[in-house]
Amino acid sequence: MIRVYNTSSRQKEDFITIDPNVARIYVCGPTTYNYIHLGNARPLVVFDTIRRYLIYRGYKVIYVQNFTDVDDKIINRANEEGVEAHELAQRYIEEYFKDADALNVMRADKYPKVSEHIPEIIQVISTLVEKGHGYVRESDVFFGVATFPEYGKLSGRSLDDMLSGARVEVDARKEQPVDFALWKKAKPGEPSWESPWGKGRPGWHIECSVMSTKYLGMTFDIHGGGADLIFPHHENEIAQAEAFSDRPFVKYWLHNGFITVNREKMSKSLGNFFVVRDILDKYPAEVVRLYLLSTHYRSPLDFDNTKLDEAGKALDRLRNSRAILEEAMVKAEKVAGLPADVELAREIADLGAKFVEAMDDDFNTALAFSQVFNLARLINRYLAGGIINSLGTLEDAARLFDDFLEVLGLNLKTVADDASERVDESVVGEIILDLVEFRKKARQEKDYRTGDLLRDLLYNNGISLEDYKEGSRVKFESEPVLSSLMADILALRADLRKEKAFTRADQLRDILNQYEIVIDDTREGSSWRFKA
RNA sequence: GGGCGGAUGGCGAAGUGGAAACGCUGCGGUCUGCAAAACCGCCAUUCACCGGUUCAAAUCCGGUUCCGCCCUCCA
Repeated sequence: MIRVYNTSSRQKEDFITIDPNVARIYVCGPTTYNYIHLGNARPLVVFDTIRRYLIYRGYKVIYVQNFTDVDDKIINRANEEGVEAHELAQRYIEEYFKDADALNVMRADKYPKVSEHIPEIIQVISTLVEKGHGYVRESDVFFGVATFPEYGKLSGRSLDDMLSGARVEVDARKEQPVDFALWKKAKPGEPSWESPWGKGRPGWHIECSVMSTKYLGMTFDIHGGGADLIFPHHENEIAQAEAFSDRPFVKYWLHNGFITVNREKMSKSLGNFFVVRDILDKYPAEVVRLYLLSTHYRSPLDFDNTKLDEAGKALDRLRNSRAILEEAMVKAEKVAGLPADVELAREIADLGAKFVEAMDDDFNTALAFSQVFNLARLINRYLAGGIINSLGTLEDAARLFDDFLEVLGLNLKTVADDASERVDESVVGEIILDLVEFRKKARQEKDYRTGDLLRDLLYNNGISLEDYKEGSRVKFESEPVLSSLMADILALRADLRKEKAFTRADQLRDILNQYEIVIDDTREGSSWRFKA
């Protein structure tokens, strides 16, 4: 049984969907006037992981995330830049997808935008006015909070609390200070739409009430977002939706905690935010994802580079273990019933159950990760100990490993995959020139054997050399490719090391090290990778 | 002022009544021409403080100290 912490009841509840085996989820998306920052990325990754887990547990998940593309901040920013508001919003929606895709966030089933749902919004506001929940003042429409007795049930505060502690400057036209806008009269130069109350645009909260229920039904299972949306945004969504439909709006309210910097909330207003795009320049996306999931989603998560460094090392551990397992599967034999295998099979089943138990308990990704690391250690220990490995057992381990990674949305890209992304041709070119220099020195030291081997190597990679007394002329016949160049260099080093020409082998290693390329020599052979 | 949450090893972080997960760091070891990497092992008698309940408390109750968040656009 999955248990979820419901903000509404402030406790964990059994997760029972309205329709068996179908989970309908709505998550508040960003206002698209800028690149998303890390604080925006947390709910993306958190709710994506929840979605993945529900799929893993056999649910059909219908996932909707909105874009707020009509908003003061968008309008202001567009005016500053001298572009149309909708153009600006569209541009940052496209930028949003670049970041979200990098973080391996599954695409939602629907991305509704405010600008495309104006008729539906007007319809709902009209009904609210007819039912007495909304009132019109000079082309503005407000929601009368006093008409909805349950107002405050999500955020756990009473109307009296709010009235006494109100810090809002009161709009004299409001009946109550806490009343909020459903429809805002257009100011000159703003995007606006015709309505029964004159030209204007929707208030912030109404879009989510309207769009979520349009795609998911009047009552749906999960509504998610950052904890800062609990009040007033989600409180107001409930008031609007339930006053409109007279039915419960949402069954489970889930809210993620904040990212903090030096223990202060990361936010646009404080200016202490880090843009995802910049972080992804420095760290692989899967490292960022692991970092975001290393803490329970409701806890605060402090940002600092050392945490990302740690996450990177932790991820290496998983990557290595998975790679070792893959190699072992190639060499494994189809035997069964070995004592070590029986033991391993038992422990694999145990870890699988513990992973599910962790995720069942309000999506405890931190605890789930501990099981992934335990699996990695289990595999490493097993492979270190056994001479004969049973293919079937290894396949079971690999399947479980991959299931874990799929749920957590982690891609363990191989070094070769990574290489194509990180390297540009100029680096390869510089390496080639260094190799030519290296060859020159070897020849000056009368080491013609190494020199000849290098000429062959370079020729294989599309570079021909013409030796003259004063030096060598380098001709690039075709574009060298790092992966094949590296394979050849490793082969050359193997040759040199076999001949005990360690000095030359080490010199090659040093050259590559300058390009952040690390050579690892092991008993089985050598491999290369980029410095973390 | 009102509402909510937190305090766990050198660092990060799970754990809501019964032997303190996991990651990083550190230390020891295996491997190795060397280096690096990788792998294995070890590292909290103790959970902010005080008192209480209980056979049993990091976990429940009361109090104290400190910290964060919401009440205004914010994920």
